[in-house]
Amino acid sequence: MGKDRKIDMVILGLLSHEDLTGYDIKKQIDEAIGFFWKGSFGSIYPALGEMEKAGQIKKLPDRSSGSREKIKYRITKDGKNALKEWLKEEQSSNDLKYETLLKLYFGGVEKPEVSIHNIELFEEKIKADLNVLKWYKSNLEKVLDNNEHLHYYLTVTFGIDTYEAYLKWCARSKKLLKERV
Amino acid sequence: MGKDRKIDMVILGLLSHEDLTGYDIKKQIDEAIGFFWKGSFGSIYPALGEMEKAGQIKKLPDRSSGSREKIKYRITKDGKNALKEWLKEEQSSNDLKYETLLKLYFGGVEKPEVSIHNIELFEEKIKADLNVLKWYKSNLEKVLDNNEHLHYYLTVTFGIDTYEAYLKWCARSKKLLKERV
DNA sequence: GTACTATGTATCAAAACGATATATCAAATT
DNA sequence: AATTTGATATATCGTTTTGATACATAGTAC
Repeated sequence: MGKDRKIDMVILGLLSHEDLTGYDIKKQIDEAIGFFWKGSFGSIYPALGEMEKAGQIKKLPDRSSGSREKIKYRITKDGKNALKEWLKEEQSSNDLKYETLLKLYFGGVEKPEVSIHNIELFEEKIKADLNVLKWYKSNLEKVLDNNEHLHYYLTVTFGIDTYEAYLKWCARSKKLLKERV
Repeated sequence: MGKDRKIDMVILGLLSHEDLTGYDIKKQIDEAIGFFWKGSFGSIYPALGEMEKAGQIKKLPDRSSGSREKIKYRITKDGKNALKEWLKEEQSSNDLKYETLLKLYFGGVEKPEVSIHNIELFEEKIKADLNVLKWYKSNLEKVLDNNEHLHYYLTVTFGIDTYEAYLKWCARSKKLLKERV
């Protein structure tokens, strides 16, 4: 039991809220948790098949007969238990890969302008994403009395706090690099 | 040429500073850039073999005859060009996977104590790593007049800034969760 | 002397990515 | 009315990466 596949936990977690298709799952990963997690169809669909075989999720009958195929999944008792087990595991790996920082670290082989430009590209992306997160936050604050939304709210504030730290760092770093031009 | 393999750029970047063995490369990834990038032997050794065939790096003669085998690599002109090309690419993907946030997001299916504990585990890890980064920073500040070290310094300050943002978020989040206990 | 840790190269199964194929449906364009 | 575009939906495939393991030598500690 209990392989070490992270995508399984993402799927179980999302299904613990509501029944979803593979496509729905991909959408939720991109839209709701995209700023701290990624996932692709290439891992979602195979996982759905294997998890169904393992009895952690089950297919729901497609009642919209005649139309396009659409497979909704529902979490089972076994699935819920696996999710709760994972939540209580002591170990959590936070895998961060900043290509921006990689380029900055090796930027010494090029002119400072190249590094400055790379920071600016990062900065623009972060500014745009930060606005989205702030909009999420203001919406969530209206319904914060609900216990369920608190968990989402906390991840959103995590995003906002780190993004704001990024932006301060960008400003200071550009300044230091420009002194060397 | 120029496949889209990130490990190639890590290897070229590290070799642009000095000649290294595969083992050295792994060590540098873990120790110097480990807080913003990861890499394993399983990707390093195959990449070294293919990059040598492609002419981006070359083996150096092992002069310590008789002793244990030890293969040092040196970057070639082709390799340096590939590195510079990559530095000038507009696109940079920053892939972040925070299992801690994933558990927090789905934490609603368990008692708040579970989420609080997970945040505390994250907090402890970050505090320890932050101390290391601060020690790096104070050492780097002594040699900051050197252009080469500025790039490393900037990545270290990135780590410090984001880790400090993490810690503030941890404190506020624990407080909000404890109110619900 | 022998156990333990660090150095060093290498491979393999499993996991994840990213691109692509295929097809339906709704909405906007021509 | 016909056509094109974009969103919805499932699925696979080659490539990359991870994480574990295997194997062997060198240096250090007890």
